[in-house]
Amino acid sequence: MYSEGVSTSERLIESTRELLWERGYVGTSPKAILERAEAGQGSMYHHFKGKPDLALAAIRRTAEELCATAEAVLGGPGTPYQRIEAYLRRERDVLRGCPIGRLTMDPDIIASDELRAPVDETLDRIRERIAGIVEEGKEQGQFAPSVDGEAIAATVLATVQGGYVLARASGSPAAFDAGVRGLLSLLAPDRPA
Amino acid sequence: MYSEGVSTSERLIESTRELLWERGYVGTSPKAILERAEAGQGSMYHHFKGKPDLALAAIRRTAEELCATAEAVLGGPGTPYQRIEAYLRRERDVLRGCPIGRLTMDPDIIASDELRAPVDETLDRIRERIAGIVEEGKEQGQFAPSVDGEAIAATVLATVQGGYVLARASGSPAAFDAGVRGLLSLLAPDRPA
DNA sequence: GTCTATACGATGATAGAC
DNA sequence: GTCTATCATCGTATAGAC
Repeated sequence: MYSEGVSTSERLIESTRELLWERGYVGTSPKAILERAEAGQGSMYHHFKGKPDLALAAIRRTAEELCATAEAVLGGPGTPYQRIEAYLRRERDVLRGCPIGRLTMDPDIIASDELRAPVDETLDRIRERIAGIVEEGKEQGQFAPSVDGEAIAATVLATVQGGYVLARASGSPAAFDAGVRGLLSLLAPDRPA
Repeated sequence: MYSEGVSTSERLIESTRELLWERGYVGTSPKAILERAEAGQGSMYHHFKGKPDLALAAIRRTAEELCATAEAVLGGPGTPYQRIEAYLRRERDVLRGCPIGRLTMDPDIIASDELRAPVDETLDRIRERIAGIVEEGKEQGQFAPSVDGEAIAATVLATVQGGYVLARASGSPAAFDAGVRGLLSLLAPDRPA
């Protein structure tokens, strides 16, 4: 499964990232992690203090990756509307859900300030980034002066996170796409009032 | 904890409903259910075939309750916009999340067509209800003829479901409220283009 | 209908050999 | 660094007494 040269702690983190995405924190056991990482128990407790410590390392990496993915489209070319559209329409594995957002439904994550922190920071940073872009669009006259960047940013992020919920409920990405389409139609600068 | 006169199977279903909301399916054990219901193991396996069977009964009841709560505001008085606003602004225990929507992040729920079905049906029914209201608003000239009722309905539902995610991540209902505010500002019939 | 006893694998972690 | 015991507890279910 794993090629040579990848360190054991690296394999442990990657396996944990996958399992947290698939099954969440409560649904992921050290045993499952070890099997996927092809490692023994000793390795895990040598490199990490336990399940929460390993999960924290995994979540932090996933959080950074998600921020980078978001920045790639939000910091890309185009008008403010186009950059937000690019964020909403970017390729996603919709039925897998958001690897960060899904953790908010995990009771043990929410109960731990340390585990919740990277989740909160990630969503907050993307929200602030979008809010700034909306404000930019207002200055350029693309959005009405009355719109509230912070509020619109929350709506954009919520539509994505909620889109995952609808898609997973129905077993099809269609509902995610519909939600995005609806939001874009409301945001469109040129739409008939 | 429980007053006299409430049947054991009733207590089992109610306890399961609470725990599914708090901890999800994977995070809820029969033992925890029994303790909360003040019942022994025998009772549970007498009334239900096992954990999935009891969970199904609990989910079905929660699904019905949620549909009724939604219908109470969506079928209420007012213009289409006002009814959608009432749905978005209705009182919610935001930090607890949606008792139905949260189940979509549970791997064992998604893996079982039987357990997923009531979740899917609930969200789909509410979505269709909102879509019809949007179409109604178009006929009355409150919404532009170009808007797509199905898409807007998905956006409305996604904003709510995603709002729970943002709120739980930050530990505050503020982000939920911001998302709702942003969406309503985009939907407002009289807003400046 | 409800209880207790029993079962067996899974969970999360420690100890100590190599 | 990694491995294999070993451990106490939990998770899910069955059996049978009352």
